[in-house]
Amino acid sequence: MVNKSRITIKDVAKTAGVSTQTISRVLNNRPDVSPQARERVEEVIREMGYAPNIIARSLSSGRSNIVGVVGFGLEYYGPAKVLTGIEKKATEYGFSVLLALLDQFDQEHIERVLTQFVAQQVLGIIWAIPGFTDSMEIIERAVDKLEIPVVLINRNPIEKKIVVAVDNHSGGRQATEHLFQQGYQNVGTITGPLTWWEAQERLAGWREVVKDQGKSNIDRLIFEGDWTVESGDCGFEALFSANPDLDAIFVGNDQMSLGVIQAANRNGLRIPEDLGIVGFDNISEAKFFFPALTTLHQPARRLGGLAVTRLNECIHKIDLEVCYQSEENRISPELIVRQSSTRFG
Amino acid sequence: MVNKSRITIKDVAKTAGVSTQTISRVLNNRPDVSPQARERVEEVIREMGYAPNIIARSLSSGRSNIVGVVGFGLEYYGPAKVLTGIEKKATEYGFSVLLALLDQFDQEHIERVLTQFVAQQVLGIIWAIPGFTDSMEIIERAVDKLEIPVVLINRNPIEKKIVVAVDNHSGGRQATEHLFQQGYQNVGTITGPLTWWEAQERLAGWREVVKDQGKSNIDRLIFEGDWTVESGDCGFEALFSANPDLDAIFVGNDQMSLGVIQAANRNGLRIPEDLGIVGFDNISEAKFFFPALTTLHQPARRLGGLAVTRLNECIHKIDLEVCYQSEENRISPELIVRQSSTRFG
DNA sequence: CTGTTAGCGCATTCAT
DNA sequence: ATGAATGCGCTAACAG
Repeated sequence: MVNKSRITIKDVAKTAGVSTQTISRVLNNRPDVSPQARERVEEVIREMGYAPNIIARSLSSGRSNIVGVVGFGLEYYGPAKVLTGIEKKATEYGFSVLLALLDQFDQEHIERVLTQFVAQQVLGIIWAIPGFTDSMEIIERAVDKLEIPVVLINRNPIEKKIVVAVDNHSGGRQATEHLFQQGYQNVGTITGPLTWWEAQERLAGWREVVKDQGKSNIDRLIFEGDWTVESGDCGFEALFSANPDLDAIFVGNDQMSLGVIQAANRNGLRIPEDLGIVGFDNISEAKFFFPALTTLHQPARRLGGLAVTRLNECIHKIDLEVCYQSEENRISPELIVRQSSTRFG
Repeated sequence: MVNKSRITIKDVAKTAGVSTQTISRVLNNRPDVSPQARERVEEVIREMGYAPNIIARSLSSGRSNIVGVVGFGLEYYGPAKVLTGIEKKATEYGFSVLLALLDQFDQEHIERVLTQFVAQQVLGIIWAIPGFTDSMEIIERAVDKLEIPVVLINRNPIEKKIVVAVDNHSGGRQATEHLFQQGYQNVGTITGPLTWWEAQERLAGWREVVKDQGKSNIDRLIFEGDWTVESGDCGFEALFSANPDLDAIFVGNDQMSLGVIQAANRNGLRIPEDLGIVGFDNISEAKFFFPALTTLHQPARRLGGLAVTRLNECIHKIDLEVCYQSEENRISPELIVRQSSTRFG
């Protein structure tokens, strides 16, 4: 009872000379208040500096205005932008954002954060954590138990749940097709950790196109990195020594691409003449790499916003069909062509 | 009254055959419950999958477990890490994090977000927004009105408020001293936008050291950038053409340093032989720049954690003296020496 | 249009 | 060690 003697609806009612109900009506913009009363109340509210206690409102009305967001890896460009998109759109819809970050995906940690959110009476949850093969099932089970709407971001679809994601498969295809179109013949790939769904999808896109080109024995053209600049560097060395005729690489992200550029330089290869490179992410530096990096732009912010929109629809039970099945839930990344891949530009 | 018929404390009490009080006591780990009763209740709770309604708890007890965090620019490395640090430490203390992002700093937006937080009954607020000269006063006034604890991050001190910040001035000094020690003679600087407090402080540190070296007419050695790679590139061109004898640059962040490296290469300058460079931030790529970048490591995560620690102390009125005046509130960045500045390494 | 009554789920008195 | 009564600040349902 650490009551800061904050002003309550009662105080306002008393000084305004009306009942608390009228105040409540004004606060909630109900139509059934006389203009005079409304005006008077609004004035008193302003004068007293009154702000309604949202906690009490939630308890009373049985619904909060809070959505829970479970995030991961904000140090990375993508996740941070997704979160930004979520927050912006949430504010637009009048939601507050309760944030929890997770970096371990065992059952205990997952359930703790979900339980906490449920206890906080969130309206819905956005699971903004990239899909990992080794935690998929645990998460599916945990999420399945929830009785509130959930939207998941950047993972493979789950039955009866809404998943919004970048179409990484399409991204892989676009990158690889572009390289072949530019006349490169031997297109390798450096992937992210293959425990990541995103990395797998990008690889699958690459694989499809390479096979379409009639190539065989292509596994030697694959190197699994770990998203870091360093692993891009290593990856190039490994691929290049195993495939002396290598002339292009689709790299799983922009940071690794930077490593590839360095390693290529060190090995006396010119980019894009001797080696074509396409990255993924379009981080803000990519434009200024030397040479400027061709890459796939991920509409991360839009993705975050879409997650909130879907959650909102779910909460208000609007267009549920569309909500679950919309093609829009899979957003295609956009190829940004720059110098690193344009041999005949 | 969208009652999802969630299990309440009453249900648990009924099936456990005790009063709601006993349940409440068990939940709050009160000592005055018999071991048998406790065990029984805990079992029932587990069986029923009961989770206490935090909203109701907050209303009843008059205190929430929520802290409000106002953030900015998560796409950037520093702010994202600060937020990560905040979340981690908050979870440690048992706080939930309510997140709001702001990108405009006029009175209306500022007051809206603060009012919202107050209405949500947050225990305290962390203002994790870099200081801008043009919004300092508005913010001070807005924050001053609050009756709950506030901790501000990375701005100049305010009377009667807690500010935790990286010692950017020291960072500027360290970088510049290091360059002179390495034998460079004409050390310029490329700053961030000077509306940023951080940029100003770094510049001031540089200025002090340069003056100590007996240099005069030093304004021509300053270029104001905007944190982007591109502006680092421009900055180098501008400084180099105005100062042909320039042989080192303290650059306000790592991204601009990348631009400088590119521009220097283009102009046929070798790094570090002809040009020494020190950046700021120690982004994860810095180690892999070519050459590897000497830079100041910002303990952003620790900074976020410290903000929460201070807030917690404030909330519980622990060590208030220390809280406000501690030297620790100003965290010194650490110089990471790499190749870009070691001429005689 | 407005006021009255009741209750959201829990913690905090007090009793016992 | 336990239970009964009371109220947190607000909204919902009803009455007028």
